[in-house]
Amino acid sequence: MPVRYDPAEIEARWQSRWLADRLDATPEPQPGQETFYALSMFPYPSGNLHMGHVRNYVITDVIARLQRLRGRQVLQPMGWDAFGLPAENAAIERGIDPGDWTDRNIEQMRGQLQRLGLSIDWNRELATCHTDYYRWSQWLFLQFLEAGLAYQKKATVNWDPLDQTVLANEQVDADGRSWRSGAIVEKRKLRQWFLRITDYADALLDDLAQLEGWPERVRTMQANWIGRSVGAELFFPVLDASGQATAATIAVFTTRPDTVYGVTYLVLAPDHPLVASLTAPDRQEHVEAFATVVSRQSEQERIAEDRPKRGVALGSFTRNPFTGESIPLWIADYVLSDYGTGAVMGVPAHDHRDFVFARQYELPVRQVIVPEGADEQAYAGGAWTEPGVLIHSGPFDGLASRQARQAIVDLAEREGWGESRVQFRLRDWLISRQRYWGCPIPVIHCERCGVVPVPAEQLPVELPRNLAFSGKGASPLAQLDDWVNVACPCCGKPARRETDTMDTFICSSWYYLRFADPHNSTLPFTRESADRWLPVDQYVGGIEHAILHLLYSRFFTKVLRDRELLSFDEPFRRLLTQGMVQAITYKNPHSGKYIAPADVKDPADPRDPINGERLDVFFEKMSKSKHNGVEPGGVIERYGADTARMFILFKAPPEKDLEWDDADVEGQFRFLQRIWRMLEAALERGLSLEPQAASPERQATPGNAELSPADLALRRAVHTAIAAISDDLADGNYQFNTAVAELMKLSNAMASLLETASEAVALEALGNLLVLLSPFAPHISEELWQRLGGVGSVHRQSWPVADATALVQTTIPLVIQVKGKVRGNLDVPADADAATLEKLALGSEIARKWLDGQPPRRVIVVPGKLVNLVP
RNA sequence: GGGGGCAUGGCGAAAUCGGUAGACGCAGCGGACUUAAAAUCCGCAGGUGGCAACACUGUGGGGGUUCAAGUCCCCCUGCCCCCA
Repeated sequence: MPVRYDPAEIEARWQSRWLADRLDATPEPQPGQETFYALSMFPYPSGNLHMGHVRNYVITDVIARLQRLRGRQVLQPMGWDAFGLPAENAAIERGIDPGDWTDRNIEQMRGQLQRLGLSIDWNRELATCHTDYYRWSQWLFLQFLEAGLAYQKKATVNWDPLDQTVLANEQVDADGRSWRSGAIVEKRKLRQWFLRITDYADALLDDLAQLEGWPERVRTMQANWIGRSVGAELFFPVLDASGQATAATIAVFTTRPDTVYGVTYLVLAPDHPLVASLTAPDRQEHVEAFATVVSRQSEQERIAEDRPKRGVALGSFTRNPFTGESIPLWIADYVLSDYGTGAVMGVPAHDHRDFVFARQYELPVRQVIVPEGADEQAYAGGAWTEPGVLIHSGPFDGLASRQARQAIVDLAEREGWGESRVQFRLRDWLISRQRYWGCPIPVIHCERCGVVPVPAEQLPVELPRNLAFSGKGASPLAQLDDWVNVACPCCGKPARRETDTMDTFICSSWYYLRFADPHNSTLPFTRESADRWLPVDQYVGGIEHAILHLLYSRFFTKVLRDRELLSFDEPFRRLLTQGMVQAITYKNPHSGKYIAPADVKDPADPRDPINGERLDVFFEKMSKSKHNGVEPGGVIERYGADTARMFILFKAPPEKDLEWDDADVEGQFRFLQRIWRMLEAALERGLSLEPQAASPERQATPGNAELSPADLALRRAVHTAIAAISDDLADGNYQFNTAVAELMKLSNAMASLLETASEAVALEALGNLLVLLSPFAPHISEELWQRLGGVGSVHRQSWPVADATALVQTTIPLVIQVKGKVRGNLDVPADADAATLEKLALGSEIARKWLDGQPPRRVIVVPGKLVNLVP
C-alpha cells in the first residue's frame, strides 16, 4: 500500500530524532581533520522569523550540510543579537521587563528556526543580553581601554529626540533621520565613549585586498567608507590688527596643494576652537548668531552640494605663506569641525563648493590651473576641479598638478609651512548609548582617581532588572541611585558608575569568536579554541551590513590579534551577501496606498477593492507597511520545510533578489512528491540498499560492456548529475539554483529509465539521488533513505564522486556550421581527431547542401564540439 | 556629480575558455485517464513566414574585432546599489 508524502509528520519526527541523537552536535576535531565554520549573521530576536531570515539560514545550512558530506568537521552555531531598543520600547509601552520580553521572543524564534530543519548545534547558542555573554563584552571593552583604544571626549552628537538617545553617524540616514525612529536628528554636545577605530584605518583598508572570498562591491564600499585621501596640512599664520603675523596658525587639510596659489580666503568650521579669538569685536554678535543657526542644522544639510552655502566673515586675516598675501577669514556651514582640521582653504576656481561660496559673497576667484593643452581662459561657468597645468603659481608655473603637489609640499616642509598628510573619512566609533537595554560600560568615575575600570573579577557589571520605564529623560540607569553609587575600586571613596551602555554593534563584533568556546567561564574564548575553528570559513548575511557590522568585526579582530588573544586578523574568510526576498505588491497609483494581495480579487486585472481603480503591480521587499509579507510558518505548515528550502534555493541565485511566488512553491512541492512516488515504486519492486536484501547481481560492479542501454543511460544521467552538482557547489561557488535544476534533470531521467534498469544500477541511482538531495531537503531525503534500507543517517554519508567511465560516450553530436551559422548535427565517434572530423564534416549531407560543391576556403575544427566550414 | 553593477522568451532564470542561446522551473496550450473535476501522466512551446521539410530573425540600441559574440572592445539608453 503506497504511503502518501506527508511533510508535517516526517519533518516533526526527524527533527526530534536528530535532536535526540545529537546529530548536529559540533564534533571535537582531531589533529589533521579539516574543519569548516559556517555562520549566519545572528538575528535580533524580534519574536518573528521573516523570509529574509529563512533565506539566510537555509543558505548557510546547505553549505554546512554539504561540508559535512565532504568529510569536514563542521561548526554551525546560532545566537541572538539581543540588546537593543525594541525591548526597551516594549517595556515602556507595555510594562514588560526587557529581559523577559527578549527571552520570550528567543523561545519563539528558536522554535520557528528549528522547524526549518537547520543542522545547528543548539548547545552553543548564546544571547548577547545574558550575563555569561556580556560580562565578556565588558572584559573586551577593558582590553580596549587598557590598550588606549577606548576614550571619552565631549563631542557633538546626533541626538534622537524620539528615542532620547545618541546615535552614531552611521545610524543617521541621508535625510538626517534616525534609522530606527525616523525622527529628525538634533545636535548636542555630550561626553561620550569612543573606540579609536581610526588607528586601524590603514590596516582595515589595506587588508581588504586579502579578502578574496568577499564580494568586490562590499570591499569597495568599505574602502569608500574608510576614505583614505592623501594630501597636505598647511599652516596659515594669523595676522594681528596691524597685519603682522602672530604666533597662532590655522591648520588646513587639503588634497589639492597644487591649488595653493589660488587661495582667496580661509574658512573655519563655526565651532572651530580658534573662532572666538579670531573674531573682530564688531563682528562678534554676527558670528555667534550664525554659529547658533548652524548648530541646529544636520550634517547632511550642511554639506550637501546642491544647497546654498552660508558664511560670515570674522573680520580678521591670515597670510598665505606661498604668496605672502593677506586673505580674509570666514566661517561657513559647509566646513565641519570634526573632519580634517576643521578648516579649509578657499580655492573657488578649482572647487565646486568654494566656487558657490565665493559667488555668494563676492570673494575673488583666481584661476591657477588650466586643463592640459588649453589656454588661460576666463572663468565664468564654474570651477575646474580636474588636474591640469599650473599658472599664476610663481616658481611652479608650467608644472602638471601631479608634480606640483609634490613640489609644493616639499617647499612647505622645508619652510615649515606644512607637511604631507593622509586623511581618513572614517571617524572614531562612538559607542555610548544613553539607554537601559544594552551592555553597561564597566567603568567607575571617581573624583579622586578619575576613570577607574571595574576590576575584571568584579565583572559582569549587571543590569538591574525589573525597573519602571517612563521613556522620558536620561537613561533609566542614571536614575537608579542604588546602582549608580558605588565605592571606588581604587581609593574606596564614594564614586559613580558609568551609566552609558554600549552600542549593540560592540556585542555583535565578537560573537563569532564566542561560538568557538561558548561555555568558557574564565575567558571570552581561548586562543586554542579560536584557532581551531576560525576564521569563519563562510559567513552569510544581508548586504545591509556591508559596512558597519563587518568593519567593526574586522576592527575587533585586529585589536584582539594585537593584544595576542588571537592568531589571525581577519574574521571572515568568505562572505556571501544574500539578496532580499521580495513579494508581489499592489499599489494604487492615485492614492499611493498599498493593497494586500488577499484583497485583490483578480490578479490578472488588479483593482482597488474600494473604488475599483487599476493597481500597479511590482515586486518589493516584504514588509508590513506594504501588506506583502509571506509568513514562513504558514508556508511550512502547508508544504513543509523541505519545499520551502527547495523553493528558496531554486528560484534565484543566492546573491540576487528573490521573488516569492506561490505557484513556484507549488512546483517545488510537486518535485518532492515525484521523488516520493519514485521511491514508492522502487520499494514496491522490492529494491533495498540493505546488503542482506540485495540480490547477487548487485555485488559486482559491471563494466560498461555488460550493461543494458537503459543501465548505461541511467548511469550516465546519475554521474553527469554528480559531476554537475559538485561543480555548482565547489568551495566558494554556491550556485544552488542550477544544482537543484540538475537534481530535477536527474529525477526526470530516472523517471523514464528506472523501471527498465537493473536492480543494481537502479539502487545506485536512488542512493545517489537521496545523498545529493539531502543538503537541500534534509527530511524527505532521510525518510526515503531509511525506507530504502540505507545504513545510518543520510546526513552521515559521503558526497558521491562521479565515475568517469559512466560518462564515456562512443559517439557525440558534432555541430556543423557554415560561415559560423549552425546548419546541423552529425553523430561522430567521440575520440575522432581533427582531421577525421574535417573529413566527416566535408562528406556530410549538410556540407553538400550548403557549399554548392565548392571546397571551403577555410575549415575550423574544435574537437569534441564543432566544425565550421567557411566557403 | 563620482564609483560600482545590471539589461536574455509571457515570468524566474541557464549558458566554464568566445563554439548548438533559452537548460531547469512557473504560467500557457494540446492530448490521455475520469461520468466530471482535481491530481497524475504524455506532448508542444523565442518571434515571423510556411501544411510541412525548412528558411529568416532573435540576448536593451548602434558600431567594431573574429571563421564564430549573450560572452571581448567603443558609443548610447534605461534600471539598481554605494558615496556625495
